[in-house]
Amino acid sequence: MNLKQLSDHLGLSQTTVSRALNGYPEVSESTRERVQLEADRVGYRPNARARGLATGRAQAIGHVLPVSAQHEMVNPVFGDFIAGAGETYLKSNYDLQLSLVPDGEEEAAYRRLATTGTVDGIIVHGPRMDDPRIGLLHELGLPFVVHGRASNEALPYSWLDVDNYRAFHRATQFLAELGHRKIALINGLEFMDFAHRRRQGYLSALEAAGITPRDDLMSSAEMTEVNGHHAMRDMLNRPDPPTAVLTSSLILAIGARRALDEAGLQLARDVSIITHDDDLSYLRNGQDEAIFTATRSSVRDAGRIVAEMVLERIDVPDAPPRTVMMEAELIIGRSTGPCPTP
Amino acid sequence: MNLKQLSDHLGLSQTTVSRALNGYPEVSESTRERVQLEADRVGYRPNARARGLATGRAQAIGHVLPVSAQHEMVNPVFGDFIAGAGETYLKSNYDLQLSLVPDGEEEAAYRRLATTGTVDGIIVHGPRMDDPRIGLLHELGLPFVVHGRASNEALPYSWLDVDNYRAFHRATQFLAELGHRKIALINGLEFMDFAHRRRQGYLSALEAAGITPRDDLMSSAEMTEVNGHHAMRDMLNRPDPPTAVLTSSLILAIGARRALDEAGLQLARDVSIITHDDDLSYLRNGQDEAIFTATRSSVRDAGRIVAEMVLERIDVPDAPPRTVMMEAELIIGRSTGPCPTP
DNA sequence: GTGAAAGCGCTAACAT
DNA sequence: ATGTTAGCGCTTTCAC
Repeated sequence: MNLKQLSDHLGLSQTTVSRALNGYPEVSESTRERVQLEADRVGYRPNARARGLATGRAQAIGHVLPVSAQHEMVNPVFGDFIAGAGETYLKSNYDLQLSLVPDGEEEAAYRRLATTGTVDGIIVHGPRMDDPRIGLLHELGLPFVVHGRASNEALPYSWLDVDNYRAFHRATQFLAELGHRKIALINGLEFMDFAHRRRQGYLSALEAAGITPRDDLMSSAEMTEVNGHHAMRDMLNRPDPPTAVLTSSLILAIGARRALDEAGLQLARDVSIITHDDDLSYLRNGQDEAIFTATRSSVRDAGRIVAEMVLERIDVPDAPPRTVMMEAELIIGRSTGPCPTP
Repeated sequence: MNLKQLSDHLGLSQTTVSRALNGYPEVSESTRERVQLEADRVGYRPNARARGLATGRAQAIGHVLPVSAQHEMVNPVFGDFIAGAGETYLKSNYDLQLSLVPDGEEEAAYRRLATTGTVDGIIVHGPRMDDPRIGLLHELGLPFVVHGRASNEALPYSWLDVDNYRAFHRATQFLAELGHRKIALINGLEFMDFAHRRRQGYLSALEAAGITPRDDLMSSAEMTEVNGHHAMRDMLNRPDPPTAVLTSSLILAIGARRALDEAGLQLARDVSIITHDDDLSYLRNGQDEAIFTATRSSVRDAGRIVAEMVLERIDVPDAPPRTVMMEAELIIGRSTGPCPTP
């Protein structure tokens, strides 16, 4: 059933029906009601492409993920984030288009998005420290918001980020205050902006605590279970192993834990690891020196906010960029077991 | 730059340019070349909405995820799956639309997808045992493929699934053969089809081994870290704790491990847990009784295949349904440590 | 081999 | 308050 059929059926013009359905004021209440009722009855839905062609809007937002290095997608965080964004889109009647862009084809992909007009705005995921995408998007004139930041980008742009620097600074500081001097960092790829910032936070806290950073206690690799395992195992096998560890993701932590298991070490008393869940009660039993970053619901909030931000930018294309910094939660359960002699 | 401008520029009609660009045979080689070259030079891209309106095709596939119970999205597996699907779409020039559908609004959402015409086909995620969506999609006449199955659905339909029954049967059997009699199952929500099948596999293996299933060794809940922790902790606190455990996802396993850590138990010698990674070398060191289900690359393959399946169904709408069963990998490293006396 | 013209289903400017 | 008409940018008959 299309608009023509519906309007013929009602004995009205397409225009009137369209106006009635889209809430234009010049339609009489009685006809609007009649139209709405009939539309509901027959289950009429305007064709999105036709409407888009007429209005020049796609009513869709593109989420663009770099995909060869899987650091982003695999991250459980992505699921929560996208769920939050989806909520916003649902409310605003936008569709969510997911673009998986292989490394190296980025520029082409963005240009394509801009010119084919399948989306009205874009969310940039997984920004690197040096990220050419932001300049490109500026040039293309497509409204966009970045989830994260690109440290070396001078142009102003809208972003939402977690304060990675501060989170890792505080986490490291906490471990240092517990007496640890050999604190390891198992990080993601450090050309990724978030990972870089985390490292900076870690380093600055070490420095503040008068601890000299050791290369053999820092690892940087794609965030997979295997890499977490390798990194942890290698560190434990070297002369002067760490007494505490920070990992940069749940997935790395899983691998790291396995290595600890194999070495006969127990998390509760020997290391600290970052986790990610909403209900923290199970961390508060005093057994863990657990460090916590982003709760699932906060990630979801982030998704929701970012989505709202693009929609705003679409409405007001030349509004000044907005930036949102989210604070990571840092929840700590003190160890009841003996703290390993640092 | 649109078609009209481009053709004016070339001194040709829109028709000819369109034909040249779309590979129609009646265009002379020389003009085709000239057109193509110029199109590339100015970066011409046809407007997707206009083309869609003219052809009646959206060139997009919808992936529909139920979203109130997060079992699907949060699963790291989803990332790999969607990456695989994305690969296929990229090759075939399709877009990927993600629909996050809140529980309860499913029917409306599917009807909307079918009538607004934003997608040409659909991938159904997270099927439940009784899933009304399949009947609905049949009725709507929209090509679709299910990732997973709906056990209680009588109608034929295309699906791709992992053999969950077999995987858990074999895993349980293996543990039983090691001498375990108290094998726990920490499962997802069992109205979800995959979880139900896993439980059936577990139960059948117990029966075959002459082990009476115990309710207190079976848990079923949303797949979150907290739930994994609770389930494991509760089991360990009860009179007759398990000597081996099967968990239904990485996330549950993380929580379960934490509970084990807290109880001073070590994975390597006390339990077995399902994991998920591509590089299994680190499991083969003889320390783990690890049970492994889906490698990341196999999940990616699954995504790729499912995407191909919808595209096929779009091309040949009344082809008989195709079904693909994937075998879960089962990789086991024998424990070198003492096997706990069951 | 190329072009003119109709039309995909809708919205919006312009009547009335 | 309702209708007429002209597009949106493309593909696709149909004519030449």
